[in-house]
Amino acid sequence: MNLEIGPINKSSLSKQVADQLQEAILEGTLKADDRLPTEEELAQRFQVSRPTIREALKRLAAKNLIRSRRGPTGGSFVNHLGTNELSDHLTTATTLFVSMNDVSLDEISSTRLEMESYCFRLACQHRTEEDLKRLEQHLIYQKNKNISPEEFCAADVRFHRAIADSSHNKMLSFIMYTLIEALQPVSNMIAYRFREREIITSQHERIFNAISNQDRKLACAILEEQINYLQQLHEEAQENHQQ
Amino acid sequence: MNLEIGPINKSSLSKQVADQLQEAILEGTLKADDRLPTEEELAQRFQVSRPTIREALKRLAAKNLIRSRRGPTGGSFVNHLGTNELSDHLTTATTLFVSMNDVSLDEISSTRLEMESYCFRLACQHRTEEDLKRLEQHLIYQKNKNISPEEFCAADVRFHRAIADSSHNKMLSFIMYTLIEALQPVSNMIAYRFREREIITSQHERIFNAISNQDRKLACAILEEQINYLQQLHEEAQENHQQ
DNA sequence: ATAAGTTAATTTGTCATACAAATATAAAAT
DNA sequence: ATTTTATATTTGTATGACAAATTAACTTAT
Repeated sequence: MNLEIGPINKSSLSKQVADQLQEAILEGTLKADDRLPTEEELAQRFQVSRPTIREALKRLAAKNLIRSRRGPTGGSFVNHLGTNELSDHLTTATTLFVSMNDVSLDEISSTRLEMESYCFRLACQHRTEEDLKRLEQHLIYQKNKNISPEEFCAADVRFHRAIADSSHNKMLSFIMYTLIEALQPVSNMIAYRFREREIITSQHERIFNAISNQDRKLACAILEEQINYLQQLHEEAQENHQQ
Repeated sequence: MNLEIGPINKSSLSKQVADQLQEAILEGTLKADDRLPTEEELAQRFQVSRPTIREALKRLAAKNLIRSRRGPTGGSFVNHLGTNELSDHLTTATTLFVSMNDVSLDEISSTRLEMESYCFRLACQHRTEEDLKRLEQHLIYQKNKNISPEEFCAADVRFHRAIADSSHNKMLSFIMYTLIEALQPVSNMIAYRFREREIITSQHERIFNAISNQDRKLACAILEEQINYLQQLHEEAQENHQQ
């Protein structure tokens, strides 16, 4: 005689608490840098034990929604989520999605080409002097031949991110950050050889000049060249690997 | 005399454990549907207490990386992360990003227009008979005038998602899922009036026909019409609100 | 009086233990 | 043979205690 009425709370208490707190953050009841009640207070309010509250808080911490500090002025605080704070979070999600769903390199690079072209067009229109200055600094750093492969990759990411930011469209920047990351595993393979480094860097230099001169067509053409180049290198690497 | 050598473990134990497990999942050591050791076993292996292990597991659960079940055959299992599983996760991140960084509706809708146009072009090229059948089913459901506003919104999301999937580019689908969600708060305002519902539905019908006939230009034109229409409604609503 | 050091208070982090709830398996009763 | 019952396993929750970090107030020495 299973006559349960109403939607029974099937999920665990820690999840329910986490969801309620998240809702408060999303609604704006809890704003950025606000301090949450102490764990003990939360436990009393929600009528659950402290470990349960802690599990809930860790759920939020995993999503980067809150941070915690010890001590008298410590506690849990609502995070301000900018592009940078969310990027590492999105990176793991994207990486997992790509690996678990057998997303092909072609799918990634064609999507990225389409979107980054849009970025380039906007950047050519709206780039400020500060944008150009930032891009140039990244470029100079990249030319340094003493940096490690890892540093070169990171610099590559930063350069493309800077262009995305130069579009002055925050939504677009946000999306591009994930797409740039998605293609990184491929770029990583390349950064070890110096000759390829030089090619990439020179392409970046030409892109910089094109954006500086607000030449949309040229900028997009070089981008396409670079993405095709990466794809080609990847195919060669795979063939070598199969032998 | 602060001579600590080496990178001290600054983060909490539960975070360290969570990171290690996540790394194992990302690397492929733990594959989808694999079962993790029991909490007690994990506690022994990592030499920490069970509550600490639990906090770590809840961190992973918050990211949708694992699921848990009770009982003899229960435990924690690695999730298979498809587009759907990740989308709700990304949705909260996107929603927060939009609200916390004052992303304008214009930034969102222009980005979405650009990306969804690309979707439409690909969908016109690659749509299969199954794709069309799915789209038609969503359309039929949407025409039903008895569904609640919430259901109408959800149906709207599903329709646009189905088009994204019809592009047969998984990376693009993944990105589009977040973008569609980001514009939902605006659409939600609209679904309450029946006249607007009819306009939206008729636009969807025309989009369906265009994709069915592989008419790229027409499909994209109607999309632009719809997004502009939403933006216009939003502006009107804001003006009314200010009065 | 000022500066340094010390103590106390607050809050998160961790641990140990116990029990409740769910669930599958095997045994027992109908 | 089918249903019921018992039982073992595993996550979920509660309680209590202590450790570690950090700030504020206080004390002491110069």
